Amino acid sequence: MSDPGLACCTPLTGTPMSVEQAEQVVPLLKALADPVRLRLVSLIAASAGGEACVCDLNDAFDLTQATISHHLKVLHSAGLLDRDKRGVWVYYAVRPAALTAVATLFDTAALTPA
Amino acid sequence: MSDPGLACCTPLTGTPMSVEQAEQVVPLLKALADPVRLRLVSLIAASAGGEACVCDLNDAFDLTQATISHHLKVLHSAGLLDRDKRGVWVYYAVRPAALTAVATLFDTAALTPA
DNA sequence: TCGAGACATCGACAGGCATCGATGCGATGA
DNA sequence: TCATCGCATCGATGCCTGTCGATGTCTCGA
Repeated sequence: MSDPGLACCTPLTGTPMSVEQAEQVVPLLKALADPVRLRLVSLIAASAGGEACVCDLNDAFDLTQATISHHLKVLHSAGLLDRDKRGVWVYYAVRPAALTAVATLFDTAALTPA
Repeated sequence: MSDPGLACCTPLTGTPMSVEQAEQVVPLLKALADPVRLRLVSLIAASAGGEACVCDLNDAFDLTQATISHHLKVLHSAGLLDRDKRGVWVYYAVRPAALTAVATLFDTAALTPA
C-alpha cells in the first residue's frame, strides 16, 4: 500500500495547494497526528542506527502489544517506516524521504515574505 | 482556547520525544491532517496579505458554508489561524509561529546523520 | 516433534469527527 | 424599522479510528 514515490509537497505557502497535492500529503499527516505514533517515530529515529525492535517499543508505552502493532502498521502503510524481520524480532526504521516530504510542506523559508 | 505559547517542538529526530511534547504538537498536526483544512491554510497563506475572507474560501470548495465555518474554527482553535472581523466580513490569517513550530518538528537538518 | 516466545491479525466496542440542514446573530442598506 | 447578507452555532447522522482480548503464524531451541 505504501507508495514508492512520495514525490509530493510544494511548500504550504506560496501557491495554493491542489486537491491532489493535499490528498497526497494528508495520509502522512494523519499517521503522525497521534501522540502514540508521533512518539513511536521519535523513539525509532532516536535509536541507534535509526531503527528499533518492536519488543523495545512495547515497553515504552502502557498499551497492549496489539495496539502498538496496529500503530506500527499504520505508520508502515503510510510509508513512514520500513519493516525488517530478523529471526524472531522485527525492526522498524524511519524512512527519511517521508519525513523530508512533510518537512518540505512546512518549509520555513517560505514563511518569511519579502 | 488557542494557546499563546506554542513553545513546543524539538526536532523529531535526535532525542526521543516526551509525552508532554507529543501532546503539545499533536493538536496542530490533527488540525492539518484533513485535506480541506490543509487546502484552507494553503489558500489563506497564498492570498494577498496572507489573509483571506470567508466568502472567498467558501467558493473554493464544494462544501456547505457550515462545514467550512467548522473547519475554520478547528484551525483557529488549534492556534493556526487568526480571526479578524471587519464589518460584515471575517478575515482569517495564518499564524506563522504555528507553522514554524510544526516545521521545527520536521527539521530536515536533523535528518542527515553525521 | 514439541513448546515457548515475538508479532500480526481478527472481531468488537466506544468515542471522535466530517458533514449536513436549520437556525441564530450581528451588520449593512433601503 | 425592516429585509438581507455573511458567518457562527446547534442537533443529528453516518463513518472512521483507537483500544482491547483472543487467536493465528512464524521462528527458535530443547
